[in-house]
Amino acid sequence: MRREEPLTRSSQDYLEAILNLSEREQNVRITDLANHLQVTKPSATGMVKVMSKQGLLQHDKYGPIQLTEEGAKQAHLVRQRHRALKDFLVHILGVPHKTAEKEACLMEHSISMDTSERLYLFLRENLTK
Amino acid sequence: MRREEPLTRSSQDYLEAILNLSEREQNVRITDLANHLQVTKPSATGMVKVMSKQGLLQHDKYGPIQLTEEGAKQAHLVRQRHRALKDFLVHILGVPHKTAEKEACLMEHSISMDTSERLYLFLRENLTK
DNA sequence: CAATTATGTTAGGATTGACTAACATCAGAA
DNA sequence: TTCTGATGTTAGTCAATCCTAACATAATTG
Repeated sequence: MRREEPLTRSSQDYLEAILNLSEREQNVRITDLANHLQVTKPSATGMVKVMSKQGLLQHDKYGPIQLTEEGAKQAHLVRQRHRALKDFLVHILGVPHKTAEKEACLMEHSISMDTSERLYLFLRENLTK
Repeated sequence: MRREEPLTRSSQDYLEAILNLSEREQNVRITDLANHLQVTKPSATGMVKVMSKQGLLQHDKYGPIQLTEEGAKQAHLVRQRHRALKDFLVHILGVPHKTAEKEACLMEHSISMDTSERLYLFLRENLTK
């Protein structure tokens, strides 16, 4: 059972948000998600429905949201890219945290796994930490 | 007469394409633009119409496309970002040209002028060239 | 100049992802 | 348990951007 549809910008954002939220609270709800992503609840409901159909998460009416195995896997990849980009912006370029956060959020959808890994290695070598 | 509407992803792509094309041929036509951006001619016509209304370019029915002063200014900024990103990907990370081109194209919409300038400086210092 | 080919436009839809308004359900307090 | 406020869903829109099919104009060439 392979995933066909590529992740959209939006679904990546949703995945990452759900992953982050699920590490802080044991139940991720539509409202949390909507707040986190700055969208309205109906928007979150709609997207969750789509992602559920794509097998990225599990959600029953009025219930909590849970990533599937596939969803979690993808979410981790997305987050890894996000972090690498943010680290680059903050620690290499000196971009302020807030801006870096915002821009990493946008950029993360544009880079391939390969590039993400290269960035990762680059950071390893250049972050005196 | 200031511009209100922020540039969208698409309009940035169009601006950059028009700028590049206009440096190679003295007349930029709808078809060139459509080919360059891999969209159909009706799509190009439509977007050109919108951008014309926004004062980014000038275009009469069946005529050539020309950037306005404002459009050209924006186009240069977009292209500068694009180039900085591509250079980074190719020369710092070692991403293959083709991939770098594609990804720079996507990323360029996500970074601010400020970040773009930082990247520029970083490249100056780190490209032994 | 007439016919053909290249170029451009219009009309009509599809899709993505957001929104508001209104309704439904749930959970905690009186 | 009933009421109420928090949470979730449905229905209906909207805007951006793309598309295809069909038509219109321009340019080239026999």
